[in-house]
Amino acid sequence: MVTEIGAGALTETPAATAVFTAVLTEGPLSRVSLAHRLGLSSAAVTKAARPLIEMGYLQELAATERTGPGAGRPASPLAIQADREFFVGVKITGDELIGVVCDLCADVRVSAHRPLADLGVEAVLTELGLLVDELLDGPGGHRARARRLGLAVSGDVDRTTGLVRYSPFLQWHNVPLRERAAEVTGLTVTVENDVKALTTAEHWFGEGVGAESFALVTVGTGIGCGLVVNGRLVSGSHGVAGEIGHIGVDATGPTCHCGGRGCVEAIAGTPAIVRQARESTGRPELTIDDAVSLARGGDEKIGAIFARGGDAIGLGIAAVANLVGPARIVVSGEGLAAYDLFEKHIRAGFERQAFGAAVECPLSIRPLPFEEWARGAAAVSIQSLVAP
Amino acid sequence: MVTEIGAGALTETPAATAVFTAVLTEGPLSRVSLAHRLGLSSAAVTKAARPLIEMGYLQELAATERTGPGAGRPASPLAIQADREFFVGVKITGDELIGVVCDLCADVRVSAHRPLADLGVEAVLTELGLLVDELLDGPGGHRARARRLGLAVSGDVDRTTGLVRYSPFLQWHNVPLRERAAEVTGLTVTVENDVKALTTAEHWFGEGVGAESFALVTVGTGIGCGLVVNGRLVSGSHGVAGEIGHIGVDATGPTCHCGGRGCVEAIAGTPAIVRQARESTGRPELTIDDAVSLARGGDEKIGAIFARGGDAIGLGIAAVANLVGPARIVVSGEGLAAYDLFEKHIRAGFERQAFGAAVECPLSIRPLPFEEWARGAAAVSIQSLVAP
DNA sequence: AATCAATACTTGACGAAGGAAATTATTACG
DNA sequence: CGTAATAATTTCCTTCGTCAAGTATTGATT
Repeated sequence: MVTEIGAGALTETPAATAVFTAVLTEGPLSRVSLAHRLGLSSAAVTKAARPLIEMGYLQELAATERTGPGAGRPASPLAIQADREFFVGVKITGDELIGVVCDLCADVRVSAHRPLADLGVEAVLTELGLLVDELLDGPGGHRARARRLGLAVSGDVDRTTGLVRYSPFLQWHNVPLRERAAEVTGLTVTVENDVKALTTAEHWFGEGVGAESFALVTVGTGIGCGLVVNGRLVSGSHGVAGEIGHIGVDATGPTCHCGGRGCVEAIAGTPAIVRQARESTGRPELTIDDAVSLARGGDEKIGAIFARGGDAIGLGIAAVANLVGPARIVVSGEGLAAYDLFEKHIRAGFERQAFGAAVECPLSIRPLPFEEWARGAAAVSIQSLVAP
Repeated sequence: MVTEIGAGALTETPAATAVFTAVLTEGPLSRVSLAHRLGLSSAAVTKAARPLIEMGYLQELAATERTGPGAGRPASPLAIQADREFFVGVKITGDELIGVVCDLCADVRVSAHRPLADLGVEAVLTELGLLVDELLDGPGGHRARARRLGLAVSGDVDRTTGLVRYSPFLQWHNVPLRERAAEVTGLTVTVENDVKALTTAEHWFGEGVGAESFALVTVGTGIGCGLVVNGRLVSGSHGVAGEIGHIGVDATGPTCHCGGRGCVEAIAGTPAIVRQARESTGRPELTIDDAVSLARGGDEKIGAIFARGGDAIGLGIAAVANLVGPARIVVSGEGLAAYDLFEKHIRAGFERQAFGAAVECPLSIRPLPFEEWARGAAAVSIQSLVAP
């Protein structure tokens, strides 16, 4: 029997939460291996899993391959029923809304976006409502099994209250976004900072799975960093955390809008790259795309600007590795950013400055599909299902 | 009735552990306030506290002052019985052993030290045995109620196994120090990295009390940092963490023995200060004490060296604040180091580079009594009583 | 084929931790 | 001196998870 969606909390006991989370993040697992992993008895796992299976969130897989040496009853691993429930994720940028519908495994089913002409709260909420309708009523018919929406916003966001304290791109101050978005969409809303949302997605559904500590670095206009330490996202006592972009790596470098000097962002952020490229070429109208083209075309001066930027990013990443020693670090470029121009130099800077065994920290450098931000928001929404 | 020392684990249930830890770190607390703080019912606190009182670890204080508006039964707060058990802490340096006996509140009762002529494992263990005997059989007669010993060693230490993987000053490789020290002393031994031990002491018994995140920076020959994030000490997945000394803060700065450039330690570590002072004065025999004297006497060139060093430290601390956002940061100088020459510049560098609200992170800059390292070791030993 | 060994899972009794509510203790205040 | 207010304790009870026994399903052995 499949319970109706929206019937209260998903898990009742700590054991059930642990079981569901483990299956969600670590893929199909037999009950015994879950018991081992979670420090429970297998009886407890059986009991915790039953209601989740009855509710349709977990399914028993047929035994596919032998696990042990030979004999024994084959395991019937527990897996997530991905299409049991769908989650909407929307990233709010200064230009547009990017939205996706994800299943329980955080796989994207549908995506859409809408330009934002007016950045006022009301206008954005209206567009948000239209986008959510478009997503849920579109192909796939996800509306019936969707009840949660995750929103990702850059800036100072309080996830527990759903309040956007300050968002620089949107020029929002103290917007109770959770309540407002819930009114407009009728869904249960979670609001999170965009970089933290992306980090959560990577921690639960990406390369950070199973890691006690983990870092994600985003390169673009700003240079940000999400940190997971001791198994939990780092928030910062004064609302500041992961500001890798404002680590000072060059005492003789350019001054930054933040008041510091030689900040990574003031060297390697998109505006800084553009500024340097304009100075170098003498063309005041030059764009970041022009700079990328020139560098890819072999322009040495522009190439050097990207090289210096990549090196600065590498130094910032080394600072992260030296300080918190994450199990791995993922570096992602925003949208179509020129990560290929950065990669080599990021690695060089990192390897030069990483201390001792910190160089062993694996670095994944890869482009970031633009809808990945929205997927991050959906991932936070999925997380809110088990950890409200 | 007071149970004999050594009668197994101190706390049986999670609630008892929580209660004891809270009283230990947050001072005397009534049962109701403990219940509130720990999310327990007051009945649970009563039950958890009883065996601890019977064993003599907790005591009930007489009601001293009214808590509420007026009426009501006065609270009888629970407090630690400081002299219920004593803990030996020893810091092993390249020159000497520094030892203390602390009570349950981590207050130092006795201290002593022994020079180390031979840094071989056997020689050090022999001296350790003599030092522990001296400490426990000296004034106070602590032997009868001491059963635990904490050891602090610089370098790569595995606390869970008590193995010293590598210690540069001692030139030790893979020494099973916990077993060996237990044989020699007959005590239950805990081994921890020195900076982590100091951080633990500050987190449980000093300025870090109650903080979910907290950082301690030590300035001396090396520049180290202990981090507490999400309530737990940061260890680093690859064995590296808190290496604030090897954050690169000056791309044009001196190269460091680690291979990096412009490392904080290569600018502000004691050897770096001495090197620069010798170059500046042309006196190759100049010591750190000479440099401090000159700077205090108004030598502008030497003063500038300390200023630059302090500034570099401040930049490193700003990196910590920007990345993990600790609730507060304590900066301590080793031994008699010239923290007064650094302080102003540390603050200046920090305030310049700290991003946004990170400047609000309180910075305590203060000298570090040399026996504080040994107290850190004792604090880890106390911690092992409740979290084995 | 029949049996045994090995492994996965389920079931039901049980224990213990913590909660709810009533009770006792101790104060201030009228 | 009674009443309100707060603290602590006691008693009873719920419930989560374990234990130990039992069932299910396979491969290996005779």
